[in-house]
Amino acid sequence: MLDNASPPGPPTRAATIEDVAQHAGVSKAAVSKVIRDAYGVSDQMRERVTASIAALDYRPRVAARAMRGSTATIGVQLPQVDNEFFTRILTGIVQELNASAYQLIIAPMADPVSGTAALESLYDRQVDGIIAVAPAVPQAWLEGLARRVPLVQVGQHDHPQHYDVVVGDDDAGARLVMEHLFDSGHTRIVHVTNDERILVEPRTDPHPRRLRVYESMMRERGLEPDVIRIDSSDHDTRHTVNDLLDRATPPTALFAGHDSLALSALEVSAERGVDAAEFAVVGYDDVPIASHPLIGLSTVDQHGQEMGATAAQLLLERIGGRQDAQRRVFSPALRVRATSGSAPAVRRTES
Amino acid sequence: MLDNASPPGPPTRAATIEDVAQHAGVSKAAVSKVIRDAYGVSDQMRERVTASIAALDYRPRVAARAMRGSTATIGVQLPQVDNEFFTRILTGIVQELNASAYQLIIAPMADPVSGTAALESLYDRQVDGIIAVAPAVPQAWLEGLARRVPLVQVGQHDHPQHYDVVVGDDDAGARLVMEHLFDSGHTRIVHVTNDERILVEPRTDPHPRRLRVYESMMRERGLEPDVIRIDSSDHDTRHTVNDLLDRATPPTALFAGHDSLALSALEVSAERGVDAAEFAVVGYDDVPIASHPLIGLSTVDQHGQEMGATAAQLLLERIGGRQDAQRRVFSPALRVRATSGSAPAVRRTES
DNA sequence: TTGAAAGCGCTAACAA
DNA sequence: TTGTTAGCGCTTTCAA
Repeated sequence: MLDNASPPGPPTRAATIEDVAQHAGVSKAAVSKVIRDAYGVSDQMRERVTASIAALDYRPRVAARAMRGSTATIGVQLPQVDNEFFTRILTGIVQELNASAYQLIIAPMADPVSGTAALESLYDRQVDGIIAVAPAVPQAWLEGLARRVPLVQVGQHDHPQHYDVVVGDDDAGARLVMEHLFDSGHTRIVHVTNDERILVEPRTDPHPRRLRVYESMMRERGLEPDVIRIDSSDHDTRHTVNDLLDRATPPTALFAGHDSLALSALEVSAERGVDAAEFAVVGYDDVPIASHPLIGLSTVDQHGQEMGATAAQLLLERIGGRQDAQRRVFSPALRVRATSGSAPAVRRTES
Repeated sequence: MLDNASPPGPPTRAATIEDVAQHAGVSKAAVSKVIRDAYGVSDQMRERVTASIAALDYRPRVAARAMRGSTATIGVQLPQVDNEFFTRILTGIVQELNASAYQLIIAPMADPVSGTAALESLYDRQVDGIIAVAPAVPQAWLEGLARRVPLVQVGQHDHPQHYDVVVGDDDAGARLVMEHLFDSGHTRIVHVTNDERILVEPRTDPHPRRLRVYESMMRERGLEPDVIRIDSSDHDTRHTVNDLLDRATPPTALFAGHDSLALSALEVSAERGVDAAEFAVVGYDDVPIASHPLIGLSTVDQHGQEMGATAAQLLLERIGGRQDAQRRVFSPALRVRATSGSAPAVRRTES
């Protein structure tokens, strides 16, 4: 379809179902049946219509179809397009939906502070279902949306009534990190995390959970928590980590709320020539580059791609009619690499 | 909007403009005027209608609007969501369109071999304009599409009549790389690039261009080109690079068609403990991680984000009525880092 | 198996 | 300033 370049000259009006019907000498209803593969069309009819569709380069308008029923599309709301963890989730969704009859559209959050616009935009387009990835909206608002359209939320610790949730077990993940650092003998451990102001729902966001675990595990051992909040600018992170290492008794380990923060910290320690035994760094998310031998970042694998695929499956079930709210909690896995613990770094030799 | 969770109980039919009109005791036309901010509404009318809209939680359907005119949305077709260069372009588009009245939707390519589905899907949704990022479709097909909807293409060396092009100067970029390697004294230089089978339009694709420059510059100096094609799997790349380094007289430099290939090559050389003086690696794209001190990948900055922003500007102009085809060619810049030439690597100290 | 006709929710002429 | 009305392109009864 759309194969034939339309005739040269002024752009002609795109063909409608009416045009096809006339060209084929049949009714609009007949054409509609053919394009929908509906029951009750003779082979002869199908052939005629198919030929006319090709001849006129006809494509049904989604909008007109939407007026009468489904759009056969699923919408994904994404907080940032340049965040590797989110794109992993998206990859899982894309693959899972590839075989389905649904077309995927993605609405990026324009305003990172409030995600309502992107979700509303999908709703306004009458998508058949929505996957909301780490949506920056209150849970009550999501419930309202979920009452109107099948919805699956990924990445927040909600306990909803009208939508499904796919989320990582952040308590377990943070515990893995802290146990690993304690086992390696660290006591002066700082935690670097997102500034709380950028959180819409601190109660359900993963990062405050990781923080909470960090704090309680430190206190359990009689250690004073040392928390640093970052307002998301890379410069800020580097500055902060430099300050940390400048202290009279600097921390020996850094637990970063996500890999992007961890990578920034590694920039600083690399530039200063501080090694992993002196200053361990552990991240969260296991972005692809973390396993590169030149980086070797210890981190927590959240299985983002599987989370995305699961979200897509749940949404299809929901579109199929399921009503009860399901929760899928993914167990994270610690990946110990060069930036912490025992595994020796693969080093670049002198050049 | 969508603020009030709808009443508990069975999901009620979403409000239409008719419902709002009845609730406010006015005509549908009046409501339409209010929501479009059209001329000729009294303050009193506006207030009544606005109140009813809020009370009923009304949102106009894009589909119904599309039947009469514009959808106020711009569509972006994206080949892969997990490619950092493409997401840079996307970031530029998102930022540029943020202030505009247009909502953005992204259609990811499901099938990397043919990109028609994603573009057709956007067309079928009657978007007001399309940005096609590295579309895997023949140029003639794009021309046909461009006759029907304002279109800007990013990343292919087309010379179109009905759409605009934003592209990097790949000849110049490849030349920068080769001159840099020659200047550093290399002669045994291999070029690793995508398998040609995955290219729809080899004539306009950036990678064959870079390859062509590589070949001709090698020959100009009496050197035999040494080209290796990869079918995009990471395993394949690692295997290939290992073979290269196993040769009796291995190459001293590798020019990778894009950074992802370069990073894979660096994995292998790092694991084998081969340093940059022995085996230089230069990539293309300047993905964010390339500048990390632990990676220090020499590469070519294509200014992806600016390309995206420019594409968005051109599209807005085109939607505004411009007809002539514009081309914007971006001059790339070489970033020399640790993996090639003189800059010493920042190394991780022994741990 | 095929066709006629109603109607989805909205906008834009036009009338009042 | 406000309301009436005629479609936009499709799907879906319901008749033929």
